[in-house]
Amino acid sequence: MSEELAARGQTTAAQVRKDLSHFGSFGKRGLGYRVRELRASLQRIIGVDRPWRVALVGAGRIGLALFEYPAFRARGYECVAIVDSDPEKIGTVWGNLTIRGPEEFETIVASLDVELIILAVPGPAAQELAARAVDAGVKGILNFAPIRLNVPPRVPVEDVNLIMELEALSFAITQAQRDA
Amino acid sequence: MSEELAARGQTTAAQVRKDLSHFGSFGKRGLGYRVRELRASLQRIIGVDRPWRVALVGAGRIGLALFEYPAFRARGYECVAIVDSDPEKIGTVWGNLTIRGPEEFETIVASLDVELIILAVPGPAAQELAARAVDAGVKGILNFAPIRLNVPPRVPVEDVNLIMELEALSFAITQAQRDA
DNA sequence: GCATGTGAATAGGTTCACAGCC
DNA sequence: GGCTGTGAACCTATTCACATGC
Repeated sequence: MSEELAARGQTTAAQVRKDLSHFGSFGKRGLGYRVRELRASLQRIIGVDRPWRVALVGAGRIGLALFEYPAFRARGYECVAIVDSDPEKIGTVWGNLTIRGPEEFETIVASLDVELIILAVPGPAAQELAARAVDAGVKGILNFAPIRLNVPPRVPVEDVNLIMELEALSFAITQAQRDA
Repeated sequence: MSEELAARGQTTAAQVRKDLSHFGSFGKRGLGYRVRELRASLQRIIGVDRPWRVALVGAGRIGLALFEYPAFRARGYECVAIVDSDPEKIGTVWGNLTIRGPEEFETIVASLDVELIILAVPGPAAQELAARAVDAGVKGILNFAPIRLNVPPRVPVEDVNLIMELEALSFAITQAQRDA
C-alpha cells in the first residue's frame, strides 16, 4: 500500500500516489500495489532495466574507492574503462582494466560505447575533460569536481560536493542552536 | 551585484536577493554587495566561521579517500579520530591518527568533542553506530551508508547515495530519449 | 470494504516589478 | 541613475478528501 511505501521512503501516502500517477497507474484499488510489478515498472521508467556503460575519469583515491564499490556493478553500472593523466598510473591494472592516458579518451568512449562518466579529477582538469567527453558522445556525467561544469543542456550532470554536504550539517546545527 | 552572483550560482538575480533577504540586508542599493563582507556574513550564518571537529567512522576505501581529501581541512573540517571495527586496521596509523576500535567510540566522541561524524561503513553496521554517536553527543552525520538512519530529529543527517545519483542520470537520459 | 487515482484546496517557492535608498 | 529589498502575482508542489473500481 502507498502507506507502507511512504513509511519506507520517509514521505506521505498521498505523495507516493501522486508521484506514481505521473507515470501511469500501477496499483489496484482496495488492494495496493504488487511489489514485483511496481518495481519492474519503475526500473523501466528510470532506465535501470538494462546495464549502463561507465568510464572512470580520474584514478585518484576517490576514483579507486568508487571503482571498488561493489554496489555499482550490482546495480548495473559497469565500469568499462579508466582514464588518468598521471604517467605513473597509465598502464597500471585495476581489476580487469588498464588505466589509459587522456589522449585515448575519445577513442575509448567511441569504441566502448561509454554512456556515462564518473569525473573524479581535480577541479582545473574537469571542465576540459567534460567537454571532450560530451563531444565524444557521453550522455551524462557524475561530477565530483567542485566546479560547475559547462556542458550542453541535453547532457545531465549530477554534482557530488561533499564540502557542501558538511556545510549543510553545520548550518542546520548552527540554526538549531540559535533558535534554542 | 545580484546579477553577477546569480550567473555564478546558476540561478537568477531575484532568487539571490530573495534568499539573502531571509537572513538580513547585506547590500547597498545602487551599488551591489561588498564581497568580503557578504562572504563573512554568510560564513557566520552557515556556521563555517569556526572549525568543526569530525570523526571518521569506517576506514575503508571511501573513508581513506575522504580522509586524504585536502579540501575538508581547508574548509575547517578537522578529522580528530578514526574508528573501524576491523581488527587488522585497529592500531594502524593514518596521517597523525591511530585507528581506534568501536568500543572506544563513546570515549572518543566525548573526550575529543566530536561534533560531526562521517559514517562510511557498510549498511548493516551504520544504524547502530549512528545511534551510539548520537547518544555520545554527536550533532550531525554525513552518511554514506545506503540506508535511512533513524536518529532524533534534532540531529541532521546528510545522505550521500551515489547509486541514486547515477540513477538520476539514467532517468534523465532515458526520459530525453523517449521525448525525442 | 478498502486503497487507489485524482480533482480541489492549500502551502511553498519563484518571478515580477517597483518603491526606496545609495 | 542604478541596484537592492520586498510586496504582489504567479507557478509548482504537497496535502486533502472523495469518487472510482477492485
